[in-house]
Amino acid sequence: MPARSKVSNDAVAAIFEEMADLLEIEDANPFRVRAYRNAARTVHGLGRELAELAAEGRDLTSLPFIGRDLAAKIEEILRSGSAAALDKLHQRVPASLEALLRLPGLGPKRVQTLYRRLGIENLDQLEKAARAGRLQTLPGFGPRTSQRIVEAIAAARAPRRFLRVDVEAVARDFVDALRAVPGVRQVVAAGSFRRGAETVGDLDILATASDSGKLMRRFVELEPVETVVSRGATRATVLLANGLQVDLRAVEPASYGAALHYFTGSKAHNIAVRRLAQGRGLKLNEYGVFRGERRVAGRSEASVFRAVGLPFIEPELRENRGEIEAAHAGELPRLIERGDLVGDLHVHTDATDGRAGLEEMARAARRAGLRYIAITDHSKRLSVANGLDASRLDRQIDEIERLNARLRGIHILKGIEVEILSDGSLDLPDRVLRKLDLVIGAVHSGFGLPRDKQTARILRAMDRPCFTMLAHPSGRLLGERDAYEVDLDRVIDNARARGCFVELNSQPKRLDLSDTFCRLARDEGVPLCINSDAHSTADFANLGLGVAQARRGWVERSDVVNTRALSLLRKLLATTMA
DNA sequence: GCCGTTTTCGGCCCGACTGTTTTCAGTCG
Repeated sequence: MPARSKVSNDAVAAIFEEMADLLEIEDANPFRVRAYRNAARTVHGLGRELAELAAEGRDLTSLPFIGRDLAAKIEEILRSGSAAALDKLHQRVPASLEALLRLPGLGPKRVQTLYRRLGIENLDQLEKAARAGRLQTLPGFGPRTSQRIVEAIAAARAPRRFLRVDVEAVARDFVDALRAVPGVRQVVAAGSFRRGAETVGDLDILATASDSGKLMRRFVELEPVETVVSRGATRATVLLANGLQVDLRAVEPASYGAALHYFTGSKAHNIAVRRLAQGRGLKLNEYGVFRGERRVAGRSEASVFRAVGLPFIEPELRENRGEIEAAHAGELPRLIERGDLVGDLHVHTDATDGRAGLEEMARAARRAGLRYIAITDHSKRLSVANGLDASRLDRQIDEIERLNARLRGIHILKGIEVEILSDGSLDLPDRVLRKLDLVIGAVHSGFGLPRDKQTARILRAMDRPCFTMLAHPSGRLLGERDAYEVDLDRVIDNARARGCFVELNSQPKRLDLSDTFCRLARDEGVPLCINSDAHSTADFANLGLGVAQARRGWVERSDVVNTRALSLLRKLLATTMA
C-alpha cells in the first residue's frame, strides 16, 4: 500500500480558495478566479480523499471543474503540502489581505485600494486608519463606509454561524408575522435554510405582496429586529440581537417561483441552471424565464425547471454536485422524508444521563410517530454520565422485558452505547453484549489521537462480532469542537465489509455524519441509521434535523435501516450480530 | 482556468442596493 499523504482535501480546497481571494485582489480575470473557487468546492465536497484517488492513479481531470492545470496543482499540493503558484502570489499580495476581503462591504477593488494607497495589510491597520479618518481620503470611501468598516471589524472578531435548530424558530416567527401583514400573499424562508443546511449564516425570506413598500416597512419594525442595515422597495436587510442577519425580498406573484428558485440557491446551482437556460435561448433571472421580452415561466419553481428541460430538483440537492446531470439522466434520488422513519435506535434514559424514565421515553417516541426504539444508555467507563455496568444493564434488560409485555403500539429493543476505549477495545465483554438486540459503539474520549491511531481504534472496535452501529462517527460539535482526526473513508468501507450500520446522529450540534459522508455511505451501500440520541422526551423532534441532513446526502428511504418495519429490522440485526 | 450533442477558442449569470457620486462603481447574493 502506498504511503498515505497527510494532505487532506480541506487543505487542498483552502489553498484554492486562498488563491482565488488573492487573484481577485490582484484584479485577475474573474473567470479564472471562479475556476479556483469551483475547484475548491469540488474538492471540499468530495467523499474520497484526493490522496487516495491519486495513489490509485485516478485521472483527476475527470472531476468536475478540475482541468489539466488544477490537476497538476493538486498533485503538487499532495506531494509538497503547498503550491508554488500560491507562493508566487504571496510575493505580490500579502496573505493577510484575505481577512479584509471577508469583511462585508469590502470587495477586491476596495481591498486593493486600501493596500496600494495606504499600505493597509490587516484588520488592526484598517481599524486604526478608519478611526483616524484616513479612509475618507480615498476615492469611493466616504464617512458612511468608514463607519461600516469599523462595525464590520468588530463583527468579524466574533464570527457566528447559527445552528439550524435555532434558525428554524426564528424563521417560523418571521414567516408567521409577515403573513399577518395585510396584502401579503406568500411568505417562505429560502436560502441555505431551505436547502437544509446544518448551520445558517443568514436567513433569506421571500414574499409576494400587493404593496411591497408597506411590507418592507413592517418588516424592519418587527420586534426581534435590532438594526436595519438597508431598506428598499423590494428588499431589506436587518440584524437581530444575536447577530443573525435576516433578508426579505418581495416579488410579484408571476415571479414567485423564479424568485424562490433564485433565492434558494445555491449560487453554484443557479449558475448551472442559468447556463442551461442560455443554451435554450432563454434568459433566467429572479423574475422569471424569458424568451426575448416575453416571460415563459416563473410563477412556480416547477415551471422554471420545466422551461430549462429539467424535472423538479429538491432544494437539498441544489449544490451543483451532480444533481443537474442526475436530473437529465432521470436518476434523481427520491429523498427520504421524516414520515419514513418508524424507529429510533439511539435513546437514553435517566438510568444514565437522560432526563426521563424508560416508559416515559417509550410513550414520547410513540407520540412522535415511532413504532420501536432501542434503549442505548452509556456504559460504565463514561462515569460522568453514570454509565451502566453489567449488573445494572441486566436490571434494565429485565425492566424492558416487563414493559414490552404491557406497552402497546411501541416496542423497546435492548441496546447500549458502549465506549470504544483508546485501544479500540469495548467497555463491556462479549458475553454481556450478546444479551442485547444491538450494540452501538461510540468515541467519547481520546479525541486527540493522531489520524492513523484514531482510525485503527475505530476499525478494531467495529471488528468485534457484536458491534452493530457506529455512533456520531466524526465526534464534531458544531461551533464548539472540530471532528477528531479520522479516515471516515476507511471507516465507511469497513462498515460495508463488516455489515455495520453508520449513524446519522440528529442532535442539533452533532448532525454527524455530514452530508458529504452520508452520500459516500449511500453510494457504498452502507446502511445508515438516523437516530435522535434523545436524552429527553422532547428530543425526538430532532429527527427532522437528521432527515434534512440525510436529504442533503442524497439519501433515500431504502438506504436507512430505521425505515424498516420491526420484523425486517430484526432480520437485519440477526445478520449483523451473527 | 474550465469547458464543449454548434465550439479546442471564446465564451463564462445578473439585478438590487449603497454610498459617493453627479451618472455609476463596488459589493452582495
